[in-house]
Amino acid sequence: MKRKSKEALLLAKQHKAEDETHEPPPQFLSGLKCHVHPANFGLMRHKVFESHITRYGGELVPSLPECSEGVFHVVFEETVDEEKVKRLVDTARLPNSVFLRCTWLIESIKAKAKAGTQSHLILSMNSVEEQCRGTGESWVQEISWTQVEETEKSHIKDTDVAVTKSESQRNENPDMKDASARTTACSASHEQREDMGSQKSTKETKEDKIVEDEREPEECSRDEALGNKSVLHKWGAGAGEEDHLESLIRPFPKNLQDKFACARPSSSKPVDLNTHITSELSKLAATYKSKNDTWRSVGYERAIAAIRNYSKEITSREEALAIPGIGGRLADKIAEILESGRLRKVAEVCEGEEAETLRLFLGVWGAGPSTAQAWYLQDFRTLDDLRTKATLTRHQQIGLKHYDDINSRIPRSEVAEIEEHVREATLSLVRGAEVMVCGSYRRGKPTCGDVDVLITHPDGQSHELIFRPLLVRLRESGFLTDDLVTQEDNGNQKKYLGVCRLPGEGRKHRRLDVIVVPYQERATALMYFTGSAHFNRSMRLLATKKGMSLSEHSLRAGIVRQGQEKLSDGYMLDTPTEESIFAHLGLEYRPPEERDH
DNA sequence: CAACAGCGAGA
DNA sequence: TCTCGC
DNA sequence: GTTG
Ligand SMILES: O=c1ccn([C@H]2C[C@H](O)[C@@H](COP(=O)(O)OP(=O)(O)OP(=O)(O)O)O2)c(=O)[nH]1
Ligand SMILES: [Mg+2]
Repeated sequence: MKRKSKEALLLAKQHKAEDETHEPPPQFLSGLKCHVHPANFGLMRHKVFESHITRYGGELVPSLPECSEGVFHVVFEETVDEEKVKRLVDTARLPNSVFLRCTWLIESIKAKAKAGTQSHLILSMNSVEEQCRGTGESWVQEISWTQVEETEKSHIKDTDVAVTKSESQRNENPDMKDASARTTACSASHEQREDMGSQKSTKETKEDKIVEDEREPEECSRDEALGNKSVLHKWGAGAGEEDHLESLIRPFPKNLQDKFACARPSSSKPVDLNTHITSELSKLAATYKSKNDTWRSVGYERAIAAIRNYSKEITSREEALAIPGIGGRLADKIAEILESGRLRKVAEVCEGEEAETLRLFLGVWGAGPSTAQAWYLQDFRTLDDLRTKATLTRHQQIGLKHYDDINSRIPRSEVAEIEEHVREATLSLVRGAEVMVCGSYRRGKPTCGDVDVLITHPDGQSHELIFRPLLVRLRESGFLTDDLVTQEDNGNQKKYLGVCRLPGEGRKHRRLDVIVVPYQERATALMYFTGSAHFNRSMRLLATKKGMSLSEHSLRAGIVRQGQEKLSDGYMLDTPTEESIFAHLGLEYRPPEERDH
């Protein structure tokens, strides 16, 4: 009973807070049955609108009945047109309902009174025939007063809505107190879509400007909340010694350093001795991720990685608890697995239609947890539903088209073939280029999720000549079949994400990532592209803790941070090889196979 | 109670 | 800005 | 989820 919908809770709390400092919200929606259709709404925006329905006295209809004589106000995202509405709901079976753009709600909130529906109407079965035939039901009546506000468009900005949105967005943390959530939101600046109307509030939006009366007294004094922790001076720098690397890293306690995954080899051992545990926890991690519970999922994944690298078989709760990354709650779960062989929690949250559908939808490249949930809310259950009814981005269309291929693993041998294909094309363009496959392939995995190719050139310049011509060539030969991201510019580095297929019969489409990098950045780029993702995050975190910063471009020292933000960029360290990066960070070198965290 | 990596692109 | 991906 |  602990958690449920934290976002909803948050919204409720915010409203409650407002109500304490203001007169109760006008109940101008009372008596109205309202449904917010999830189509094209972001998850958060959808929740925000739903919360407004109840806040202003409306009866929220969480899911629309298929067939009803009832009068429902169905609110759609502003870009949804009549065609789309008809595709999404069987309008003929809801003869008395009104289908409106969400601008109706926005305007109503702004006016603190029910706005006319006319100017926000997308479709109404009745109105098509004769506007005034309704049996004196609410919506029909409104139409008459519609004109009143009709002309008044929305120049409004619903900062109220906007703020709530960003607030909930940042606050994906499980049990975060709303106080801190609001504090965080204070610093958020907004420039929401024009059509997000507003009225009052403005909450935190611009504390520099209109400090709205209705702000919570305590909440937005975010000054102290955003205290300053200068991470740096804790170590070496505190002594104000030279800015040298050595002085920066040496004072770092070794026992602390051991807590970082990147400091230890990943179990290059044949198998995982605690599979029974990790497999169960993995299910939970994936499910939490699909539910947008990011940090809980991250917590699970870290623990899983820790268990994988634990050399012995875990036999007791105590033993588990001693492993860094495993706390009381996970230790309990492990204990349950140890004695019963299973976890009730898994059955509870991982099984069932919702979790399975979300997993299905997450397999669509370009669809993440938010989109998957939004689709589920729209009653989509199959890939065919997505194909025929959903609004798909270009990426998602491609992801759907190649759903099976993209979600199947690639044998090493085929990766090698693809590497050779790309190398050949590259070398035919520029002699002397270096082409290598990184990612899971370089880490020695037996199968790979995609092919990550890194290209550079020792002359330090030719890399610039490679990118476009290579893509053109591979495309002309029919090797590249779909482009996802054709050019991601990251400083001097360029990245391509797409889909390819080797010539010949019976070949699958494969995801291909190519980065072309300047020679000076080859080592950091190689580190990055070799991963694993977990390993990278661990190493980057360690770098941060040492007052440095590691990215695919460079390793920098002398970084000064205040909280998140960097006050000083520091200076770049020389990183000719991967070994040098480990050395700068005070770590023992790990070959790629040992970075598989 | 804040942090949990550090990037760029598409809509 | 939000969402997604590497 | 766990950690400092
Ligand atoms: O969030 C991420 C994802 C990836 N990477 C790096 C590490 C990773 O090894 C490399 C390639 O990414 P990919 O998604 O292909 O991971 P992989 O390690 O190659 O695994 P897979 O077999 O699924 O492709 O990019 C990151 O730094 N952060
Ligand atoms: Mg890969």
